[in-house]
Amino acid sequence: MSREVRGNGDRRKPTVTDVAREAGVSVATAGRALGNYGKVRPELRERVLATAERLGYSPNVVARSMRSGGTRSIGFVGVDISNPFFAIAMRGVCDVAREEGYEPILANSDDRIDIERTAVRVLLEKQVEGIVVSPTSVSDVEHLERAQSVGVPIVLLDRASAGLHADSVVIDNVGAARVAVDHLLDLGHRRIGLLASIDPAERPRFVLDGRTKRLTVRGVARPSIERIRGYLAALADREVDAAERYLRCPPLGETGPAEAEEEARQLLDQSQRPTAVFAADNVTTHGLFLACRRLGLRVPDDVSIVGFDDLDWTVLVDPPLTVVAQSPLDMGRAAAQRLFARIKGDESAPERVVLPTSLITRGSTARRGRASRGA
Amino acid sequence: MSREVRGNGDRRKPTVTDVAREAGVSVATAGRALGNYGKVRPELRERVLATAERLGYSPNVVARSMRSGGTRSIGFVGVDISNPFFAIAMRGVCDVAREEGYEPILANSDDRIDIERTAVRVLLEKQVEGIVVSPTSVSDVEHLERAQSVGVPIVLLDRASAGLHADSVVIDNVGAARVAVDHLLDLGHRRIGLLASIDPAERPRFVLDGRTKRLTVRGVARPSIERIRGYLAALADREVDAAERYLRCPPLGETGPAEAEEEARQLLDQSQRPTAVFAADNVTTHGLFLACRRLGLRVPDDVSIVGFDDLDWTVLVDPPLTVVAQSPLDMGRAAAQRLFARIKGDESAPERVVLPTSLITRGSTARRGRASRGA
DNA sequence: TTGTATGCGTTATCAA
DNA sequence: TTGATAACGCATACAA
Repeated sequence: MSREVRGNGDRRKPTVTDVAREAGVSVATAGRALGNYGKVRPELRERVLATAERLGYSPNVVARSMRSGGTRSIGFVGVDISNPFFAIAMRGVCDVAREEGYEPILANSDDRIDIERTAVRVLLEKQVEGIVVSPTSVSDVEHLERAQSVGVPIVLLDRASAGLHADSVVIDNVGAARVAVDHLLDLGHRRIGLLASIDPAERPRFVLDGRTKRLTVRGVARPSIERIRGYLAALADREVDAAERYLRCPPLGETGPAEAEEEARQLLDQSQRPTAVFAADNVTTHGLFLACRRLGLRVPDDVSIVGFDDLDWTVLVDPPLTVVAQSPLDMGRAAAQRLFARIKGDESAPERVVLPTSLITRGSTARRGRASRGA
Repeated sequence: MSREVRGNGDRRKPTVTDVAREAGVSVATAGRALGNYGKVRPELRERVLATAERLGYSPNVVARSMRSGGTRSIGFVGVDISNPFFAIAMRGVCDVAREEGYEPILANSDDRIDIERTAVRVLLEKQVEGIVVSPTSVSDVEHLERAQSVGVPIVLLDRASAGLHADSVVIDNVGAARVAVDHLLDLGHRRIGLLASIDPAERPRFVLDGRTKRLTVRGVARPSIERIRGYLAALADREVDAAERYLRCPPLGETGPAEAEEEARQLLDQSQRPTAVFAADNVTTHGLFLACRRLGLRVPDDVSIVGFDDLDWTVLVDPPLTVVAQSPLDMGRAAAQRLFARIKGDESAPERVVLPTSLITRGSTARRGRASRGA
């Protein structure tokens, strides 16, 4: 079949071949002029560029990447882009990617390992050059290893994994929780409640240490569990006994503000009510605040509260919230930076980037008012 | 150079050819077994699949899409993914895309036309099959037309454009603002302020209509301008004169909560203070709330306020905010649905999908207390 | 049912 | 400097 001249009304995108034919040069020359590589006589380049412009030529980077490997795409697998933490982290990833001339492909895992696996598979099939992922599981990481084994670097965001030999960008969750609880202890509080959303699949077990007679937490190194660990450690350091009835861990995933509020209500609605509560993530912080209001508890007079994540609204409420702040933007940026270092060939040992957190003291915490039971 | 057998330690991804050689069949057969097309003897298919599994084969959809057209990628160009509106809309787009077996590539425009143009160009080069975009400009749409002309459908989100022959998913901005202002008028307010972030490039001009002696607004159909129009229309309908000193339009882009707060302060800090204010977007809502507190104004006793967008925090503050609510999730979903209809070949006339908004009445609006000047 | 050969749009290699 | 041609990985037309 003879090659027809492509009509103008054609929806097909013009290719280098089209431009070459139209400009009266070879595909090679057209390619060189358009791709800006090799040598080409200025006047020819002009002619080629002009015809390209006229035809509305736009390079097909899919074809290009087939030849030369790189797709200049990376993957981002977050739990839920509508959650401010991930939205802001994604922004950080986007910014760095753009500086590097890359674009991110987005996938939400909803914290489900099966969805995450599929997402990673699809991203690999799409030939992304690297993936930033907030892994659903810190133990089930085969799919991530598979990516690495085909040369696609992985950077973990927010959640590290001991099992995976990969870079990670995290905060010091134990330390952050410690600082929050220390703050409450410094203010004289002894009955300190804790709220933390926990993945049911990795629900921690609280065990009484035989030797020290102190409550400890068993479980993998998920942020929320680390924060519980920090909470317990802070109490232990001051020889304050932790009580299981002051710990409430609603299941992550099914926990929205409403569920968190109910958990907070149960925590606050007991005889020896805690005089202070630490909410270890932004969903429980939201729920805790609602519960206090619903129960008619005055903050900080009746109960002091420390939240997690310095979202917009923490300064809008009354009183403004004392919170542990992290920077999702910096975390996203750092993760992307590690990723591009790997993409560029960095073969050094996996790095664990620990970003700082800060306790922002505002009106929701105060010295314990009346002297009640010390522990 | 002779073709070496690919070692196991090799980082290169195995291809159909590798699997075929290893399984002792032709590439065509391997391809058929792996791609699940054509006819292939069951036992052979088994063998191929097993070898593929062993080698860790994963199809290269880039190569596949080169042959057979579709990349199964779409583009999403939002203003800023860290803004809750776009984050949630993106979530909607993602969900629909996933149902269709597509993944979205994300780009932020920061409301800058040059960045948007570049983003669209890159997306086209990456051969996306369609683009959802919140256009920075409703007039400068050449780059979007170019996409359409090469067969890549465009769906506009949040902002429609009269100039572009494309589907759009919007809300009735005029109507939404009208309802908000009517609510305030119903409560007896007559001096009603307005706050709206406006793109400086498309700054509206307020003109006194010669015939009706009423203030009107000239400018393109951007959401914020439409909302101003709705505000003015509501006042006009009740024969309440609008005054320019009650309208404040901080420049979008440079306007964070801090700048919005300053604008709100200026609005509220004048002799004949408005007894109510309508903030036409979530940034000015935030700033307005801060300003009231900073000025020591009691809401709703001293000033009633209506915000825009029902973000989480609107029920956490005291008093909870009366707001105009839209659903970014539904808007994202609807936009993606239109896009996939087009991708599947729908050639009907461009559709303008108008999603409902609702006025959620809460504690921040109340009947005007003292009788003061009526207009 | 299986295999061979070719094309998708680029880029790279080599010879002219 | 330019041009003909091969190759990237996959899917298909056609031959066996």
